[in-house]
Amino acid sequence: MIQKKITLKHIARELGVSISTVSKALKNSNEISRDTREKIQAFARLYNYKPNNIAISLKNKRTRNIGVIIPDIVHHFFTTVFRGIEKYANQRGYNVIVCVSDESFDKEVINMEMLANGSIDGFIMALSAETQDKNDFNHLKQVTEQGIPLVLFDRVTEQVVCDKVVINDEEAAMQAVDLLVNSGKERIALFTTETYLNVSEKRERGYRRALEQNGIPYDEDLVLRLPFQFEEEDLSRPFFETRRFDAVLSVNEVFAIRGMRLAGKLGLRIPQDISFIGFTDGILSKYSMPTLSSVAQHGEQMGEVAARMLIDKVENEYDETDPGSYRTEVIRASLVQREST
Amino acid sequence: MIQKKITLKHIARELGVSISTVSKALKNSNEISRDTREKIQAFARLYNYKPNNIAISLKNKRTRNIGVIIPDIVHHFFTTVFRGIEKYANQRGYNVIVCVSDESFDKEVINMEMLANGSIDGFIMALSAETQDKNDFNHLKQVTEQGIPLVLFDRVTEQVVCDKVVINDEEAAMQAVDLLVNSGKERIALFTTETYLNVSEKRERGYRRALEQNGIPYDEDLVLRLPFQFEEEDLSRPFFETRRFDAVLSVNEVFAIRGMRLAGKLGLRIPQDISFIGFTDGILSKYSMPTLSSVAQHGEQMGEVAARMLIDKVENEYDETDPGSYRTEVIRASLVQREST
DNA sequence: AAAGGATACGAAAACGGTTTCGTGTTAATA
DNA sequence: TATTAACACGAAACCGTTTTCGTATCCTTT
Repeated sequence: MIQKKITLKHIARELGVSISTVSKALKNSNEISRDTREKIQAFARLYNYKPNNIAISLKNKRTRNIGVIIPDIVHHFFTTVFRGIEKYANQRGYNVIVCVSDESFDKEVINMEMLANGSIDGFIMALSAETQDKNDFNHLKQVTEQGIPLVLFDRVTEQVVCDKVVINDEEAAMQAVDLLVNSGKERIALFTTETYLNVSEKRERGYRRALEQNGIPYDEDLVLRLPFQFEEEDLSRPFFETRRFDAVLSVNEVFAIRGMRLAGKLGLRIPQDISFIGFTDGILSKYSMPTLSSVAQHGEQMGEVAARMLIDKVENEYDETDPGSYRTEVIRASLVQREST
Repeated sequence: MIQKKITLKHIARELGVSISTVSKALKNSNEISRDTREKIQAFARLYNYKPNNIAISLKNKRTRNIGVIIPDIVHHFFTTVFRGIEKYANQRGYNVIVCVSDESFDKEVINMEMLANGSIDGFIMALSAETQDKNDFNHLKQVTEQGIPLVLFDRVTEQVVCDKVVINDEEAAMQAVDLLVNSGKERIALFTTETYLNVSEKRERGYRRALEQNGIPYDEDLVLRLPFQFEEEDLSRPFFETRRFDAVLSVNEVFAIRGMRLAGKLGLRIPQDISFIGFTDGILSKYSMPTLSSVAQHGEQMGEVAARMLIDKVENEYDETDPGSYRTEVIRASLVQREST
């Protein structure tokens, strides 16, 4: 026995009153007599009436949905941020629609356009690698021009005027290098991404500045640029065999872990012979052998902040044309020391 | 210069025609003259007209959204499944709303009720631990009784009649045990969850059946039941110190990894002295030292299948009251051998 | 008794579309 | 020339709400 959802109209017909009366009665409006109100409310309860979200959205021009577009979901940092977003949004009565851009510009564009047509009240997103490469942000601009609030996190761009949440990557990288130097390391390698990523660049800048401040000359030969997927034998092994270094700063976790594995195979002791520090303090850092010292990015907090900024914009009036309406929040990363240093 | 979305009404007024004419023209209905059609289409293109999703949803009583409710998002297996769902759904023009139940019964109920009021066309979900514990599935039944399609995956229950996607956990566990036995192991421990989980139970059953088939007596003392978070010193160390065993089957990845760490500390060689096999072939298995042999659950495929089943139900008529309308698909797990065996 | 004010409700518009049906104009046919 | 069919478009209902405004009824008041 299928029991489809009941509507105001049904209740009205059943009880011989008008739809408006039912609507008001259910909101406890005292425009309706106590008697009628109670009768209607009882009936509604009995048949488990719940207002239709879509109809309300149409009426209010507010969906209470927020759109999240991220490059990847099987990725510890992004899921952590997402958890923060979801938790906070839920608290404030919002639901979250997730689209995965898969690091593709086109998918990002398609998904945004799809959602921008009334499905959501605002966007939270991290740019795909391809988008950052192409340097084309028209889809973002279109969205903001339509008055849809947008919050960028982690992978951001200066070319779009909107709220942003970032990490103090540069300082964090500097701290990491300082730590390595202070523990006596002198030749510090950098493992970074081959493709251009906003965050990689900032971390590299921090790496270089810290070297400089510590009076260590920057050596391009000690920088290893890796693709996301790679064969150890082809890429890192030659690097290890032809360079001399006693520490590694990696812009992510995986590169560091793989470096540690290789170092282990090559008979190097960690951290005595070589230290490692990674970015993105995820599962791998905690469970690797040895455990990896890592820059914690506090993704959950980041997601929370992003969601708060977005929902505040959604719910409050602001002057879209005034750049002063937009803020960039900086989440302070912290270095978690483990066995690899 | 904010450029809000334009509607049919605007176009109609601007061009001096009726709304119906505009609607038809944009759908290329040949009820409208070629001239008028082209004029309207040009105008719409110029002002970048896009129909409002909400209005269409209200009219069609179809949102093209599917709701996904999972216990946790910072969890490799679930995100993998989610990726499969998202990919497939996107291909078929659906968006995905995610809610995280956080292993809580109440959140699961609230989220379901929230979404069931018109926000989505169907649900895909894995039960929260608490829900399985309480054995209360009224919220699921309510949803199906309303004619909203539901697909359960991984953490399922027999008490709800709906489509399901599961893994052949029992057989997979048996295979794993067989492998251990065949490599000469004789005392095989089981690391499982303390809380009742459908999947843990199935894996344990497989473990016992395989022991039996191999003529090894089941020994309750070799079963370690752990909470999700635990201190090695308090729980696993005593277990290691008071039992003698030469292999471990773990119902998840983390318990296995932590076991390997401890074994390492205790001076045991892996896999010579002790072998490990885990479930959930995630990041940890691939990057741990040594790498962990693991039962791959093919989450992405699972998600894809779930999404396909759901969308097929959403788009096609079926007899909700006929149990024969519902299927349970089994995804075959496969054992990935690595260094730990 | 007439006027005024509550009280309690309904009609209707609005949100932004889709779709059915009706109708005026023109052109083709008997 | 009268009839009819095709063509091109508009009116209106509908999806399920909310909300404004109008009004019938009754009770007070002078």
